[in-house]
Amino acid sequence: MKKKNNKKNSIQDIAEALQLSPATISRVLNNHPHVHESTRSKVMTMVEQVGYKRNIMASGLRTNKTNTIGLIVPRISMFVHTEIITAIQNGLHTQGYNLIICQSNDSLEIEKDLAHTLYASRVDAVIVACTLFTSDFSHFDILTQNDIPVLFYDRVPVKPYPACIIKGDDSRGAYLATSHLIELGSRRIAYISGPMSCNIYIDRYAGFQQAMRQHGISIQQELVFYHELTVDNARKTLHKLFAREPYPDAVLCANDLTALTVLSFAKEKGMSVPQDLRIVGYSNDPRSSIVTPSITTVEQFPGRIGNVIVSEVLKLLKNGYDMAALDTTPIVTPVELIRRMST
Amino acid sequence: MKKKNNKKNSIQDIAEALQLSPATISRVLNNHPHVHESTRSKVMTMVEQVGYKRNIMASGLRTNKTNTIGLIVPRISMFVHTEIITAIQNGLHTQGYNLIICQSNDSLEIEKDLAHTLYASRVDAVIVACTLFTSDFSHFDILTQNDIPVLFYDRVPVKPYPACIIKGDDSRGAYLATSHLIELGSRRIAYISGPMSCNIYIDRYAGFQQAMRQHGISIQQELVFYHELTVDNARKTLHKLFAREPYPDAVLCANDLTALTVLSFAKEKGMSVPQDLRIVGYSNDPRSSIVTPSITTVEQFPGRIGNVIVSEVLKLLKNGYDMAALDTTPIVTPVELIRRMST
DNA sequence: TATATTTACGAAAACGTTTCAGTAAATAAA
DNA sequence: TTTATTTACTGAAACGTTTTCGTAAATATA
Repeated sequence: MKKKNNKKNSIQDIAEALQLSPATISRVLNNHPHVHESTRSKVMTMVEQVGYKRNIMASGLRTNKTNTIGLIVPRISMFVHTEIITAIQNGLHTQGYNLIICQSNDSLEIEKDLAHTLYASRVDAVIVACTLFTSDFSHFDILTQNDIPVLFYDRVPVKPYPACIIKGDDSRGAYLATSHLIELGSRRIAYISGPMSCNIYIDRYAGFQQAMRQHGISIQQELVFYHELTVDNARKTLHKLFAREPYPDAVLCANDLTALTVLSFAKEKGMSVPQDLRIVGYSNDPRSSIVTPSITTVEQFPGRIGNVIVSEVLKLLKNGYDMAALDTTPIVTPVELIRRMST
Repeated sequence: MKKKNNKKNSIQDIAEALQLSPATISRVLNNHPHVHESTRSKVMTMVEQVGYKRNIMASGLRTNKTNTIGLIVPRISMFVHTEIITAIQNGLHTQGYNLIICQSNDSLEIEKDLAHTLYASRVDAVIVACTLFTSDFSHFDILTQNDIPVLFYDRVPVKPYPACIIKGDDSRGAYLATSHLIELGSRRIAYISGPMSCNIYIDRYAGFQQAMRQHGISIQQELVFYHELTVDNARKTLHKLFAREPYPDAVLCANDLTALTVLSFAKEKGMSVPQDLRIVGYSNDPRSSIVTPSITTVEQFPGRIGNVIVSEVLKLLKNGYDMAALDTTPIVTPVELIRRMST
């Protein structure tokens, strides 16, 4: 009835079986020099035979390396993040790293908790896309202060923080989208932004602003809205926006979910898109291409972002992390406007 | 230039600072009885003060528990899996468990590799949705044989395997969908299935079959297709299907991506849905509800599946895993037909 | 008072790996 | 030949916890 099975599978067992010391087995397994070819092959065959797998807890305890990387993300279900995570996970796997994925659900409390948990797990590095509301980053100090490199992407610290930073070119994305609308003839452009506590919405607003200014159009603050980009919030905003004329002739949305909501609202109200109302989203969520009319949006190339993250993480891990020498100037990844039927 | 910072934060450091033994500190941290209230509080304040976090590698080495659970999934980007994973991750987090998420990309080779990696990480349990092509499950033996419980969901072993099994009621889902089509008057029903190496497609076909038989309609094999459910494959199949009349009057698809592809194909060909062609999908992917016409599909309640998985995993971990006493009869979760405009 | 029981703690071993320091044997250099 | 160098290995300590066993003190029981 007892479940313990009798084959143990430690380095020591192999050492005993071969009349060698554990040290030698370890050297073979780690490809150290100064071990004779004949012993090496003897060890390797025995390792194969008993199906030995290194105990990561033991080796991690000794070396302070876990070959595991932590990831904190608001929600894995958000399209861009799903894609980025996939790229990260595949990239790291080929390099022998595991990924512990955690969701903050956009809660600052959970994010703090996760930072501590990942420290307790002694991961080798932590990759973070922070919550919408993270403005104080001191809960990551426990990582940086203990030489665990931190890498922010997408949603990143606005103030200087000793970490690697990778972000999309959000201001350019919004600039392209806005210019596109203006060139098509839109003048009363509404803008639905996320909360300005988050860099991506700060930057997108800046891009919007820049394009408007460049074309000599003044921004009317009653056409600009700031809130979490949920369906409910978007609908409330739309009711305000279309409470009385003059209606806007275009809505620029800081994400695609909002753009989709605007589209279905417009259909309900009998407005035709793009004739009565042009709509632009952000992120190129797959849904934006299959609705009728399809929605113009900004591609962020999440797969490429993931690859950049992987290479930066590996660089940090290879070089030995030196906080003092860390380059904290953001790496900016490109965006592209995708024109579709909604404009 | 050296980066090592001088504050160490081990149990031993706290013990020294308080003139106690490490054993006592450990007992406090683990809420063991027989430690005096005054010492307990002294220890706790010191723990707070220095920001002590348990080193999981050390405690894991000693106890053989990592508080980490492994997850192997074909792709985290598949809607149902995204939702299930989210539920699992949130549920386990509240119980103090971490989740290592791995993607097999539907490759059997990678899946084998991941099973071994997770064993090396000595996770406490492994949750698996296997690849479309996993028919031999022996690569999971290393886990079960070393008392690491394995739990399959959605895509599960067809043959008996010593693991907990949680699956959707796929045959009923397909039965409901097919019956629905028949009741609406469809008689020439095409069925696009995934590869029959995977239980979900076996079961869905069985449900399709049952409904057809029950209504006295014989299945015409030239209307049934088996292949991986990609857009490209679906389009090839559609070209065959509509190469010559008589056309089918309905297409039942084993997933929503295929249903979406059928819809856009129908639009291209000038067929109107549902008048000329009825379409049903499977999984209630969010895209199925926003296209025009919206697509009838089968809801699997991924959130609920995730919760079931969490409670089963916790049960296995709490009770102490006893392979002999393991109940391997599948837990079947309910489905529901969602009627929409495509039928 | 003497004895048994409970409480609060410490000493030390153990988990499985890596690595430093050491050594014997083999080879090269003097 | 002797001495230096290289090669191939071993012994033992260390990583930070947990846990068993032991013990002294405090309390209860006879």
